[in-house]
Amino acid sequence: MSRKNLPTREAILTAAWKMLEASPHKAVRVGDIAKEAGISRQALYLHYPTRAELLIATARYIDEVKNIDERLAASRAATGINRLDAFIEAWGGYIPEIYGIGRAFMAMMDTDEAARAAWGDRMQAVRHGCAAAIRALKEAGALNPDYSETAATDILWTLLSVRNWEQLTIDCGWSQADYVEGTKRLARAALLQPSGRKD
Amino acid sequence: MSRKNLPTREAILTAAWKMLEASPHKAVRVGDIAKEAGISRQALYLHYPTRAELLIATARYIDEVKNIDERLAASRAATGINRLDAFIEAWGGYIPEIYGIGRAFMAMMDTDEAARAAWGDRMQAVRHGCAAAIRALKEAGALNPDYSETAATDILWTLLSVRNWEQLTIDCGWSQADYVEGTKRLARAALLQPSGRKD
DNA sequence: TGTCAACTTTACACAGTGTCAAGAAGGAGA
DNA sequence: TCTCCTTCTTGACACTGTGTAAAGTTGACA
Repeated sequence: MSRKNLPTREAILTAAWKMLEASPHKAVRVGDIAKEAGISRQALYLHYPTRAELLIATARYIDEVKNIDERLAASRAATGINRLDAFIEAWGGYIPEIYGIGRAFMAMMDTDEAARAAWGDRMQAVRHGCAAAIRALKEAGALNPDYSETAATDILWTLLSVRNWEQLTIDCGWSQADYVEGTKRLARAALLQPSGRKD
Repeated sequence: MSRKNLPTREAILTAAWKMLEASPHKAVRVGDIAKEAGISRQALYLHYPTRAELLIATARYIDEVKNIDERLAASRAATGINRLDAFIEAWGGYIPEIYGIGRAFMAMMDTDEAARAAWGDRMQAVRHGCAAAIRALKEAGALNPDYSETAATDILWTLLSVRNWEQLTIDCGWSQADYVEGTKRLARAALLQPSGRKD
């Protein structure tokens, strides 16, 4: 089923991507995306039978184009304390690139089971990255002994949520650089051993 | 316009409150609330002409019943470092009580201007509480000198977001006590002068 | 020439919000 | 008692957006 009609599918996905990025305060409709892609709404439904499946395919497409796997994998090369910074830079730098579609997913989560599951999966993948970074800290003896690995992972994962990025950059007006620096500082203050902190 | 028909209005608001609290993963419809209140959907529209106005009235009603103003005001009595803990306890303890309606507002923000404005106002009020707590820290000489008052307020406000409460308690399974303790610890680690920390 | 896949146009079902109009029920005052 | 007024009810309908269905067009390919 997969390798058919790549040009149209790609037109749909880039249109979806563009619309989602460009619409801060209004929901993007399936018809809008079809129009942007230059096809009829029904042609779009031929390729993606529900809005949720369209969003899921779009998210995968963005991941592929933006090379998320490689970027996160690269952050795994760092060791010990540096690993924390590297992961925050990698994921924190990716958030603005998926914020458009992330908004669409988060808005849809309340009513659509498929969307909830898909977004949940993505967030679990981020959590695994957090867990790996925490494990690296622990192995370097740098983890704050107040926290279990799980609790530390929970905290890092929460600090790195898309919603926190949204609040700090959009609501508070922080620049992306402010956000990354601020989050790194926050994570270090919370998670490193008091003796091992360098703030 | 205001003092008419209190019994019906109160029935509507308590019905809305109950429905919003009881529905974790499905949107509450105006008709559901009317049925729960024992009146027709149209009678409800007679009192609250839009869904947003109904939610706003419900939020105000909950505030009144739960005495939010007094509870937050009480936290203002604490001074210096204790003020931070007191505010986190007060607001952090209030979040679960408004989570149901908060979810409804947050879901509606993307499409409804009135809902966005109303929820934004509430969050700004919380931000003022954060700012006051930060100012108290600063005046006690306890604020981490790395942060301006504004930056520190941004951070505390973000730590105390409803979304963070949601992620830690619902997604990560923290108890309410875990949440309050964890957030206090996090806020102290981030915001207090390194020399003044007691973690 | 015939067939097939992709696409178009048009129409409709469904859910939820909000509007409109006609009327029932009951209390207040003449 | 009659009338007025408010509150509520019933039923119908407009509008938006998602998703389904069906019939027709177009171009490639054999």
